[in-house]
Amino acid sequence: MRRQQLIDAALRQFAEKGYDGASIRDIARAAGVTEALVYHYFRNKEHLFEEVIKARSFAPILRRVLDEAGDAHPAEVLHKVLQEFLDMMRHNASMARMFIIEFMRNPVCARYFRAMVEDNTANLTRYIQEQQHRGVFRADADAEAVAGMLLGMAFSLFFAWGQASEREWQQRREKFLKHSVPMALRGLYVELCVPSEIEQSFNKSG
Amino acid sequence: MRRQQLIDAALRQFAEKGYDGASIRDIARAAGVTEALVYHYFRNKEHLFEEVIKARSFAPILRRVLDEAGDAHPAEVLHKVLQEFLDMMRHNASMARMFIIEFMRNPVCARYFRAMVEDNTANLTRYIQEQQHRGVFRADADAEAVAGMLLGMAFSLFFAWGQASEREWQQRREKFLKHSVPMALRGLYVELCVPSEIEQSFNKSG
Amino acid sequence: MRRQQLIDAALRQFAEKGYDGASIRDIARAAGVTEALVYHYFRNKEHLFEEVIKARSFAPILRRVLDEAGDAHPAEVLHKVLQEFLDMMRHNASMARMFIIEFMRNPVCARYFRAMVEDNTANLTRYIQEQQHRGVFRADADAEAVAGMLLGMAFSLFFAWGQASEREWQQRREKFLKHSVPMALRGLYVELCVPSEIEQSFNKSG
Amino acid sequence: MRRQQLIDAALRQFAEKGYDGASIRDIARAAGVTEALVYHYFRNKEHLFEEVIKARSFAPILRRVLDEAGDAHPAEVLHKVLQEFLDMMRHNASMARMFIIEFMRNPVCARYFRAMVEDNTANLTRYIQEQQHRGVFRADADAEAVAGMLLGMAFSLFFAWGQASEREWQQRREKFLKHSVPMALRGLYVELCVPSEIEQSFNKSG
DNA sequence: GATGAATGAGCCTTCATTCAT
DNA sequence: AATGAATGAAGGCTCATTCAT
Repeated sequence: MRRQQLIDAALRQFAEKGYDGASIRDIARAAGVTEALVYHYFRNKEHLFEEVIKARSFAPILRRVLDEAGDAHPAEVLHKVLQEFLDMMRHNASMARMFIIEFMRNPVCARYFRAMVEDNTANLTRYIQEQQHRGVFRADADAEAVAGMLLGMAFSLFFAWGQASEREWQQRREKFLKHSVPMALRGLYVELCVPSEIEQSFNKSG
Repeated sequence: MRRQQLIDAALRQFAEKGYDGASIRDIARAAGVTEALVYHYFRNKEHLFEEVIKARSFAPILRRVLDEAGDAHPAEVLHKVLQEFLDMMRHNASMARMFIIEFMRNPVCARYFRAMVEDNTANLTRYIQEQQHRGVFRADADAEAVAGMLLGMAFSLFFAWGQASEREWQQRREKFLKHSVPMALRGLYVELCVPSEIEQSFNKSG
Repeated sequence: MRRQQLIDAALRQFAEKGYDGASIRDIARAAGVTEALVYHYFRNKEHLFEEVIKARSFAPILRRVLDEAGDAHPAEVLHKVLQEFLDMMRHNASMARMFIIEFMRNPVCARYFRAMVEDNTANLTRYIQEQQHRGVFRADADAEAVAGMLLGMAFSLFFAWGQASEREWQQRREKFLKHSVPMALRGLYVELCVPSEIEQSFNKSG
Repeated sequence: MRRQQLIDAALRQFAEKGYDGASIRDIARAAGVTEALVYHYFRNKEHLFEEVIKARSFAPILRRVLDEAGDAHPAEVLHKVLQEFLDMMRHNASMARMFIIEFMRNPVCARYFRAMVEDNTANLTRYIQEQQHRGVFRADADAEAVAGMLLGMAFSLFFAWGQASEREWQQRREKFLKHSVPMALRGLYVELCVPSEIEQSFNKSG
């Protein structure tokens, strides 16, 4: 229980100040305990940090969205996937920022991070392959490349604008979801044009 | 001259250890001088850092590639742009990594970073608009969104795999340039199919 | 307890070398501990300094002397007050010197210092007013001005000669207490002359 | 000439920031030269400081006022002396503050300072003795003690309030000159009361 | 006369970590 | 389970001073 409190406090501190910026003192104080107690529960700062990051991922969200997809048109499904991804990142912006920073810095974390990316990419790839079998997407497309492209685009959008003002962010998000994504998918369909009913559905779900 | 030596040493140290990780002590030692001399040339650590980052940017490369584009088919030009972008990042991987980290962390740098992104995006946007006027790309596409999409994809590729092994990286790079980019562009052409001669040209320039 | 040891050591160091002159290193070494431990007990150098000065003041001595005054002739009481003041300053000469210096330098301390001066002046003023009501001192004298004059004279004596040799100091002190003070008070009495028995009492108490 | 410019610049810097607070860099910059040039003209910082302080003293003012005294009533003359003293201090407050601090700190300076005090006291003592011979002041008073008392009072007034607001300072100065000084002198006259015409003259000269 | 380069020593402060209780 | 005391190492920075030119 104390352990959990410590993890919670550490999470908030790390998110706010980053790994280096958040001192054990800060974390201990935020949890209302002594610095020494932190060491009672965690070997050291790195270990505490590892425990902290074992709790956040886009994976379950992605899985849920794909599970609930049913027979919906893939344009709608992929739109939903990317929208959820962006919203998740934006809502946990400071946490995400910290993740990005530390995953870039710490080689151990880097591997963890790539595992996450590959997991998500694999799931999305499987979905795209299904659509290829159903004859919605062209069979000659490399499904994994498409999945990586879509997630990468979304990630880079958050990266560059995730900390911008609400108004700026909303504009970018809209343009991305309603324009860039359909544009990137357009060449993928067996039937070239995006059916008009799908375009309309964006105005409901956005 | 000493100044330049210091900047060089700082660049290497910052690239290797990040802003916080590289101490003035480290930098001075790496340059073979006293810490105090660093302060003789630079107001403080932040200022030194600023001087260091004022030396690396994709902007001039992008400009050169677009200037030299001439009448080449846009598929070829954009391929070249993204290839150069990826190669530049990969060749300065540790520097790029540091850029990314510090630009995420320091609000001042974040603005600087977004300015860079916008600059590059604007240049690429202009090129795409020209192709729209020439009737190569569909006029109903949002040129800026396309530019952002392309650069974002490339950035996220480097982000996730920029530190991977040479083999892994080469695979990803190839697949991205030869498959993902043409795929993303496919829906953009007025004439649907990428002319076969262009596809062939990839095998020469890659 | 360690806290107190640190304050003691700091007091000696500050007294000897002044605020700037006494480094945390010095203080820690003098107390036989690490620099870091100083920061365990005190937020920073300024805070440590504040704690040090919260322990020396003339106020309690003045209050005691006035409380014990009873019906003694004011000449005797004021003589006692100024004598105690001078002795206190002389006994803590280096501390007093440091006080003076830092209170002149640091604006925050300056206010603190003036508050001390005003407190002492106010207490002495009250005593003089009582003597006015008793008809010993002329009613048309400004009691506060008198109090300020007396303390000011004593202060300036210490200021100019507080660090002189023992012999020189004793001479100045004697002359001040036995001559200057009675002289300054002479014009104050309703009955002009200082009663001879008081003059004699000086030779006992000095 | 450069030498003088340096001294001037140093004076201003020392006055503003004190000995420790004013760095050679500050002084050199204020004079528009290199730090190294300061060392071309002055052995070291202490030497520069010594050169700076060889230029300010109350002595000449005091001498002038006493020379111009003529047959004026001593109450008026002493009033003038103290008024000039206070005004001089107040007008050069930051310089005076620095003088005080450094004279307290540096033993060499302390001796220099006391020499100044003794010089002024001696001059004033002589004037008081003349008044004793003329039969204005009581012959049994210790003239030197009186002189020290008067200058000490003025000094301590400046010390405690010299940095107060203009309004507060004016109030203190007025009360001191019109009330405390006459009060302190009252017991000194052979003829007890201050002649009324002198009291009136205060309202002109103040 | 004047400068720019260079330094060694020192300062205040922070931090992760340990240990006896 | 919890704490207070304690530390070694390091970090950013400033300063008086020297010296070759």
